[in-house]
Amino acid sequence: MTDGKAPSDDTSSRARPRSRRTRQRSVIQRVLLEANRPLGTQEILEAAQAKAPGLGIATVYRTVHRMVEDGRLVLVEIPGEAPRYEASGKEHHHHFRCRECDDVFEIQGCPPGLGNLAPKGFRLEDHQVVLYGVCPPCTGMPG
Amino acid sequence: MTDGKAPSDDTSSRARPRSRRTRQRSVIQRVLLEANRPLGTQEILEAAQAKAPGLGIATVYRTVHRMVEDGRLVLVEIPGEAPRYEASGKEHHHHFRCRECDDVFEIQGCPPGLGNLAPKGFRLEDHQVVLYGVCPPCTGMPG
DNA sequence: GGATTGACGATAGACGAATATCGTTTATCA
DNA sequence: TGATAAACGATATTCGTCTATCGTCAATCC
Repeated sequence: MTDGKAPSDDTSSRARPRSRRTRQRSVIQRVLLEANRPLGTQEILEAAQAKAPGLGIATVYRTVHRMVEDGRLVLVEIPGEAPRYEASGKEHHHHFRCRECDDVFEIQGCPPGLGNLAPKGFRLEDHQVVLYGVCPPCTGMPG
Repeated sequence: MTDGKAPSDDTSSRARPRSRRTRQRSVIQRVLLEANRPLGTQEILEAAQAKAPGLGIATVYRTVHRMVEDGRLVLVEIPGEAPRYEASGKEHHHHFRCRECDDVFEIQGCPPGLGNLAPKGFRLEDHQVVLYGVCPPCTGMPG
């Protein structure tokens, strides 16, 4: 070793600084992991600020990106809308968007026969289903 | 008739000026109606400019909006992407997005059982299915 | 043909979402 | 506890999309 000071952080591409556990981060993570539906950055901000006043939007973006990179969060995109994020590791599912409150909910299950939809010649790799309508609370139903 | 000069254009809400048939409009309409897949504004611009050099992006937006209002065009949104437009009046269908060329294709048919996906309490009104993969040309297939 | 005015092209501006910057705060560890 | 630098909040900047503006052009009608 002729070089006595190189930190030898040859973590190949991008060496990330050691992560610190901060109040803001914990709160944002809690908000996201406890929500049982995808949240947008603004929703995250508001929910997090309730537990950590003063928390800024930049921190939301920073934390969300980090969690996505770490694989703890998954990007959920509804056509024509800003990105939402949900905890990863869940079973294959789709989403339901309420036209009243604009919230997005997880829908378990997957329509059968999706694999046969694409005509011959198309290589089907993935799919996404979005349901639209009104969620239980917004229909006025108690449960 | 006491009022001799009122144009009496009480077409209720918005009275639109008499539409003119221009080269630009014809070209844009042709491009959209002849394409058998949804096109984005940039795609429309480029295709139209091939037939009408000098045509500007503002005209694309103007014409597209007019066609949507008239019901001749339908907005197609793929998650995370800019709006596309396709001719209206087609049968119910969904879309396939090629990850190689980024083009979007129409897919006839609709997976059965979609109506049962939403749990009890959700009022299902509509749905959207997007398939992802590789289109025939991009797989190297001749046909 | 000539008047009228809808439509055009160019481009500046608006807009919402996301990123970059920077001085301050604070988690971490010797 | 004190040094270090990751993370913070505030906010300026960027970015892509779309709209507004305006002087010019040309479709339409008499």
